[in-house]
Amino acid sequence: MAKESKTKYAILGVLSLRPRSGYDIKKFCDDSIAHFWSENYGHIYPVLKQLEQDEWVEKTTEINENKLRNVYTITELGKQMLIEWLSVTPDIPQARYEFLLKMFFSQYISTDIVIERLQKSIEFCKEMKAQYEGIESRAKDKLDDDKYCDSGLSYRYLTVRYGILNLESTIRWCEESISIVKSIKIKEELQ
Amino acid sequence: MAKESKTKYAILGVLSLRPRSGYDIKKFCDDSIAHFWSENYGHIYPVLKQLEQDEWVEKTTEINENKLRNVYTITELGKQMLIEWLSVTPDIPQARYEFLLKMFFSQYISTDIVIERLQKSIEFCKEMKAQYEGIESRAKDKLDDDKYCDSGLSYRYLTVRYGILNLESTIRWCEESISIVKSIKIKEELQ
DNA sequence: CGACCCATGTAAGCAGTTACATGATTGC
DNA sequence: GCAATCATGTAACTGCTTACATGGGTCG
Repeated sequence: MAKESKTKYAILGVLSLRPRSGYDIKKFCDDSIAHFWSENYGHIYPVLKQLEQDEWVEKTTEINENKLRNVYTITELGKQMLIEWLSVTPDIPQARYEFLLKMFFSQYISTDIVIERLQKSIEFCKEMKAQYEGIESRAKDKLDDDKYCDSGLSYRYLTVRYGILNLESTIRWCEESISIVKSIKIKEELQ
Repeated sequence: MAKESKTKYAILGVLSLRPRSGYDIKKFCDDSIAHFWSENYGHIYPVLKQLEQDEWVEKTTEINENKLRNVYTITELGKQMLIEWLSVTPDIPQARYEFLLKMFFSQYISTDIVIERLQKSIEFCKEMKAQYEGIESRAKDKLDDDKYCDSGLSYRYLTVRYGILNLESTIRWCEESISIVKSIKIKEELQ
């Protein structure tokens, strides 16, 4: 019952790149994969403990200038489990997109709210897009002088591309929608 | 703590269109809004009970040919709560897109798996797109001879449009990605 | 007579979120 | 002196999923 924790594998993946502390894992999520994955401390630390018990990761404690740091390293077993999970077809999540749910029932609220909401969404998407495009161009640079044939670079590049294409299509949809909602507004005013 | 149940409002929305049984609510979700919202019985029935207690909905029991049917109708209070919820800016969910998470770490698995996965994804998206386009054209027909100026029709149309645009961009991304992964494959074979 | 739709529900249980708690260091 | 960043964790809580349980009707 209940779904298997994906956090486990997300953490394993992050640790596969290099050893990190719980704090670092969170930072990596926020900085590098936030547009398609998120984690929070309240989940990372307990899962890390569990992973250690299962011997999928190993803990080493560093003390630097009175600061305690628990650094976790993926084990051979952990790596195997990660690869096994990666090999399984990802499941398609049950959709739960609140924005569209509200849109679907927006006949009960004023068109002005809806239009403003769509405009805010465009602004937001454009900001995100600019940000992703920064990441994209840096990724492309790295990709261009990749002497080690690191396929990881390509895969990371792909996920950013997804974000950009997705934002572009969302922006287009918002624009299209604004004009439709505006025509609803005009119709209503005529009545 | 923990987020407020969105199921409550989703059910309220569905009942705002017309009274329905729990079974019918589930059907409506599966048939009409599945591409951006899903519910299941194990959640619908308990929430329905709670909504009844809060007097956001009213239960009437029908008996037809030995069959029991509990039909729920939204109350005035329920309608108010729905409108209030609709008026609040929808929150942006924490992204958790397993497909991209696996993609991000795909350097550890064979390119063939990744390519096949992307191809399957294209097929799936195309099927969905064809389906949505059917809904879209029917929605457009209704919209064209809309004598009652029912803005609901337009909003429902918009959500389908979102689905279509989104699928198109996903398909484009998959195609782009396949060619990149194929070039990774070729590089690897050269080594 | 088996499969599938109609119809309602309960129970178990995990996943994940939010808030709380603590404390050192760095830089403005 | 205050805010931000580094750093680790716990507690409470709920939302949602899955599996289970039951039974009648219909159609081929």
